[in-house]
Amino acid sequence: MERKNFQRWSQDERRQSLLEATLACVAEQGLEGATARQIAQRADVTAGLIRHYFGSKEKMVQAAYELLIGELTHAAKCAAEADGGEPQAQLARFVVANVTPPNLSAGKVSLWATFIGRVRTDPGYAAVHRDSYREFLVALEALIHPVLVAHDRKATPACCSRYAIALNALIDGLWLEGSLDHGLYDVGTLPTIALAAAEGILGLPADSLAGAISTTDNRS
Amino acid sequence: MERKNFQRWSQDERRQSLLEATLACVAEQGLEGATARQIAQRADVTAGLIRHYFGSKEKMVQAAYELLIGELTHAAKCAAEADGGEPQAQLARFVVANVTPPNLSAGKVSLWATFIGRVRTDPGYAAVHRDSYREFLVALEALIHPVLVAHDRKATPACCSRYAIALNALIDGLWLEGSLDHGLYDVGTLPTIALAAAEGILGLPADSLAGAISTTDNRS
DNA sequence: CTCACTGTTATACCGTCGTATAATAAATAC
DNA sequence: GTATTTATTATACGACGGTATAACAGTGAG
Repeated sequence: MERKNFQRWSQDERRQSLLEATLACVAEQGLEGATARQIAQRADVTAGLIRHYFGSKEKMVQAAYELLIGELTHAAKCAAEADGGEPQAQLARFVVANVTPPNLSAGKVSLWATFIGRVRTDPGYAAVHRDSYREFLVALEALIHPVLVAHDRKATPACCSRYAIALNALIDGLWLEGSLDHGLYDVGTLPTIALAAAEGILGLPADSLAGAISTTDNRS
Repeated sequence: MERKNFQRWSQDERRQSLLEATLACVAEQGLEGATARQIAQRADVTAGLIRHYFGSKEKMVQAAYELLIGELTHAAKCAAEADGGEPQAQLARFVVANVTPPNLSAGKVSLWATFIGRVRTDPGYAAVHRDSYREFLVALEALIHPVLVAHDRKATPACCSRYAIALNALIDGLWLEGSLDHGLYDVGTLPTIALAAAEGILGLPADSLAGAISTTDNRS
């Protein structure tokens, strides 16, 4: 029998490749269908490498979850800080980034949901979720505060915290249903809906967020 | 060997019992950990009954998903229609019902997320999700419309639809993070946050929703 | 009380799971 | 070139998955 020809990759490349294959398999077939053999096949290696690089399949899956969450929050934060601009524009870009591709993605929401299902009973997943959620809230509060002061609005920490919780929920919900793309409405309208709702939640005048980034996306 | 003593139940009771056992197992261990043998043990029967009543394990799991979704939407709708009252009170009760027990539940959100993870690639789950989401949106629109007219606000169908999408996202997000109960804030404040945000999204005066149901929950 | 019906149990089967182990070959050092 | 290292493959093993089948027992009809 012919033994397969192979190439030695760097440890980082191999780990990354395996993690991406893991996410791809979990997204398509859930945690139950993502078997060690399938993941290995997708990464074009044999299943033994999983043990070699991660010790066990379970550890690899958890590492893949951390990778996914990191990518999601990183993309949103980058969009906000992209090019400074006024506070309203930064917050608006942050919101919009979460309801447009690449964050708006059926594959990513499938992954996210699958992992969320394990948060309740698996401490490892719970820790990753809590940390990422906190990071998201903190980022939102930091974006909200300057917007409030720019509008001469009360901006106590408690106040910003409540706004961040509500805004995060709005973003999560729109991202979720939009990504699933059930065809009940046009996902292209999500940025408009999201910004209008965000203005309402924060008690800002109409278009104070949408107007701050309308240069690129003029659609009135 | 002693054969187990058993009792013949009605078909409905047996099916219901198996479906509840399925949900319990999936909530605790995910789809991968919820094996036919474990589910059967939890329902205090042997695994063969799954085939007898549902044909296969997969069909039973899907039926359990439908049961869960039905319970969730039914509970929220009942809370709204509980005792008529003015439109603001009905909408407020609907919102609050989704961010308080029994809908606010770590087990239910775990289940919901686990199943959502399969919506993308499994047509059966996708259909159940789309139908339930549409039902939720329609219910919200029906609750929103009379509130808008009561406040002499524009209430076109398109307008109500956008409001419903945003409000649904807010509710989903708060329900989700609140149920996971990561300890980052007190879930007891969720109704207040939810109602204030809902007022903002709909452009209603402050306390127009919260005030409508403050008789039982006076906390100002 | 007896019998037939069928809900339910017990068991066996085959496939696949995760992973441990040994053989192999690609890369590196000299 | 040769030796050495170790990343990678190939294979085997025990456990467990879903489910098909046959035996059993609770239930109601006569």
